[in-house]
Amino acid sequence: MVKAGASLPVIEGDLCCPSVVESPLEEDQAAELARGFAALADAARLQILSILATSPAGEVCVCEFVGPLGRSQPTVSHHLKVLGDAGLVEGDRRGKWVWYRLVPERLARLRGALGRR
Amino acid sequence: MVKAGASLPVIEGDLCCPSVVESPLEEDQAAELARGFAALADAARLQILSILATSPAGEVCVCEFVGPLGRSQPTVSHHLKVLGDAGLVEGDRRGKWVWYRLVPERLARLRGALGRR
DNA sequence: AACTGGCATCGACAACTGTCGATGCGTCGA
DNA sequence: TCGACGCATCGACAGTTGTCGATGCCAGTT
Repeated sequence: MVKAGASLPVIEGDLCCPSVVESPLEEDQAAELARGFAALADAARLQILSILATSPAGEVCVCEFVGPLGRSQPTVSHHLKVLGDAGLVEGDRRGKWVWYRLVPERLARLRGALGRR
Repeated sequence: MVKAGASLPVIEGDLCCPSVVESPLEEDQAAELARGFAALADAARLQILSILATSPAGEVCVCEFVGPLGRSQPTVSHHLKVLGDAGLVEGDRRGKWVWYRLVPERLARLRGALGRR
């Protein structure tokens, strides 16, 4: 069980948060988590997440990343896709621009896998 | 030692816990964190951490990993080295065996980078 | 001193990943 | 309708990573 307290680590959904530190991981759960952490294993992507997390509006246009990251637009687009496939961000088109925002539950899920509290 | 005091998040040392969600990450901090998450971006390594974390003794002999991981001994040794270089585990020789244990502060640090609470 | 067993290192190889220029696709403004 | 612009996709390439067999090193054992 999850050590659930008064409150709530019910992050959401399906299999509730396999954790590295609570019980031995099965191969599949490990692989699933590994895919999540792989999305975090790149400086450019961490900067993207950081920019998103600290953006007052909560969302950022793609063109806003290119400068700060010091990488080409295709490369930025690639990283956004990786983050999107990992479920860490999502974006939608609005006019000619595409705005991205965090999916905090997914981040919380990975954090939870490293132990509660 | 760690985990000591009344409470908390003073994980330790140098630059106190750059976080993805608190302020925009600099390139170097991002690279440093990325190296940490890269160590977690592999199913075999997550299983190693999991086995260590759930081991009653708190430490596990190398030969104990080979079976559960379903990988060759050199491969296991490689993963242990990666985890060791990342500061997530440490091991010492005791007779003909080498025992590994977690470095929980390091894990907490990475967790902290994904947000507090 | 020789043998055995546990672990690390080496060398090789296939698979994956980050990066960029070129190009394609949608959307807006003239 | 045409051109400009923002973003995604493609193709290519170099660098990194996971894996294993072979080998080397060290510590007990005989």
